Amino acid sequence: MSGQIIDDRLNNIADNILFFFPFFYRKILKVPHTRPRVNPINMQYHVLSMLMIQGILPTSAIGGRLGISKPNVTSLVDRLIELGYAERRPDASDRRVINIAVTEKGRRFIANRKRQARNSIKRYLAVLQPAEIEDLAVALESFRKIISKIDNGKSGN
Amino acid sequence: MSGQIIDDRLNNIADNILFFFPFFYRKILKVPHTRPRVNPINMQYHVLSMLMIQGILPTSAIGGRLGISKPNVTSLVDRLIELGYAERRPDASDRRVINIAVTEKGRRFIANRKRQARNSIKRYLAVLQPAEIEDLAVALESFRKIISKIDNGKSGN
DNA sequence: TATAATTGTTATATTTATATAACAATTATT
DNA sequence: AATAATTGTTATATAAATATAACAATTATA
Repeated sequence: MSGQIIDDRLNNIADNILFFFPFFYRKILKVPHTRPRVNPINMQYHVLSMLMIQGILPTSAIGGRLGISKPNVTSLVDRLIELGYAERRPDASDRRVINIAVTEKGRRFIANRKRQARNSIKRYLAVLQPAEIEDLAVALESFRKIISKIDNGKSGN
Repeated sequence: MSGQIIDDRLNNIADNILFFFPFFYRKILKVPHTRPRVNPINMQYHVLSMLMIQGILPTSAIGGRLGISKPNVTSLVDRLIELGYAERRPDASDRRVINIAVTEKGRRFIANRKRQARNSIKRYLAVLQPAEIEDLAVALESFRKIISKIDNGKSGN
């Protein structure tokens, strides 16, 4: 493949990602916004799910990956701790560092939320034919494989 | 395909969507949060990009699709209008209804933001081999086709 | 060892996102 | 025509997201 063709393909991929991104943003992960709050919202949720994927992480690494300031991380983590979903664990080798870990309660919460989101997605897919479901499954599988590779290659930013 | 197999596939699809969703959340669409802010942030941006896709929409339809309250829509739209990206147009046939439309300036803004996001995506994909790029392009194309079908089938919620 | 850099928190401030309640204007229903 | 429902805004309040500045504790470097 020539460089030009590759670039066309990259543009095509980028456009497709951008196309379906808004589609999923709220439709699937939306959670009722009640008062008083009983669920972590948006950024709090992202911090939590990142911790689920990456395991325990120092405060600064969380900020680095999400591209937010340190005080912002502190406050997000504070709220997760209030909810009982995360905890601080001072690092043994570097005493400046505080690691953040998901608690068992946090794990249960995420598992539960995932179940809900899964059902929400399934409801949306209800209109599809079996052949389309098969195509979609294959497409997403290869998408995931490739994205995983990128994510392993260069995790921080 | 039996019902059980289809259900397995649906679960598989849902898991894959959930897997890569957080990956893109901030990495790609992130925009620096400056003060004073000159860009619409998050929800404001979602309202704007929804208007770009759907065209002109009544206030209540925006709230319905995003699942947010009417006063919330009013305030989001207010800010988009302040930025010059949207405008209110009273409906001719029903005088209770106010339609919201993207302005030319808003269209330019979205186009520009899209260009940036596209470049950001391309940077992330830089580690891929040509064959992987091809696979990804194909996968996303079929993904998009199927998702479009769903979105046409039942748009509101 | 003295100085510099890193890590995370506090204090403070601002904007964004969000809801409920109350309301006016308009349209639909009985 | 009277009543009910719909649409959108105002008023009000609160939580969430975010940053900068200042700081203390610790580790790295010169």
